[in-house]
Amino acid sequence: MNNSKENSFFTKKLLWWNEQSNNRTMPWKAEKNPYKIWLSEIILQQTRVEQGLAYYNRFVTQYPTIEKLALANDDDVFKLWEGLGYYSRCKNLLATARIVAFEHNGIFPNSYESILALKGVGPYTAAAIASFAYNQPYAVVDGNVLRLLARFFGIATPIDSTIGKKIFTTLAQQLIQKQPPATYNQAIMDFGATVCKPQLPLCTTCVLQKKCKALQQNEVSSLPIKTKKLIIKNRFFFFVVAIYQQQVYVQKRVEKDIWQNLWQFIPFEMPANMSFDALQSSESFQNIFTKPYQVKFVSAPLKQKLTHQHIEVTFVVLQLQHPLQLLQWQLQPVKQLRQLPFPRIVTQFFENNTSFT
DNA sequence: AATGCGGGGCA
DNA sequence: TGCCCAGCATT
Repeated sequence: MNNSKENSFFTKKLLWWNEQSNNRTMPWKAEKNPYKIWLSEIILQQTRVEQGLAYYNRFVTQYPTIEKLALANDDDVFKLWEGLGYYSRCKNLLATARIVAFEHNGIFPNSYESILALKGVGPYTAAAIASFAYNQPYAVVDGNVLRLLARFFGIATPIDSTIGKKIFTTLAQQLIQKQPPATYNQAIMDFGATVCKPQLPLCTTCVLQKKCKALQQNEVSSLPIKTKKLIIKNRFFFFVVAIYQQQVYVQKRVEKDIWQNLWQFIPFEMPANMSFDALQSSESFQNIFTKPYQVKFVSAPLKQKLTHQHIEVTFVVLQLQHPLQLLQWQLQPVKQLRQLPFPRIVTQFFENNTSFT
């Protein structure tokens, strides 16, 4: 089951590498403020360190304490999160900040179970906070750890299966037992990210190579194993930027779909890539837009590739002569549009059309 | 157990 | 292009 000799080789070499060769620097490293650790961990969920770094710095600058974050305006926080993706993280970030600030007297919870109970915090994040902030021996099991353990111990169990999660979590927990929790957890993730990388891992100089099962069996490139198949959906939209007296119709997205809590222009989702003429002659369009209006601009389709969706958006700028008869929509001055958080593909449209900035 | 959720970087 | 990234919530 557990080979204690392999285990001690693994932990010893890993900590040795961490002392000798780990030169990864990050602002939250050695941080002991639970608020900042929690913030960094939420930002880094499914997000590369390089991508999250600037967001983390902006957040700690603008919201240096959890109380400041708790008192913030929702749209302002989403604006700071804009472009980072997985926006439910931001929603949960705000909810948790308010619970800690107003219901826990600003005291961040300090037991694994109570940390795990926070919104947006799962097993990985709870272990990270418990170990980094409070030096408690909970092993982090993220993508880096799964890959490293699967390769070194030669484990072909799918990492996205229930049994796989149990096996890897149990193994990781055994490994951390007699190690310094914060240092060890930081080391194993840094090692996975910089040495035992997904592509082109540095096996020839790896301190673990002597006992690495995957290397011995030529399975480095095939481990870890994932079973879930990704289904990509193609979606086609028109976003109508309807302008009335220097103001634009906007709305916060509330439906169960991508970009929840971000703002949008008047959307028309089409079953396929259709022309603007086809949209204009459709009933759903004519129900909202009755002449007179001027078509000021029809963009080329902007394309965005998400993990599960490929999206094409054509932006249409309309100048209205009369206000629309729309419920649940508000008019936002053109000059103040950029105060609201929008999906990346919309901010790209802004970048290409400076009249909106 | 399966699905949905962003955006970007890399080979 | 396909895969992956300091995962989690919902169904």
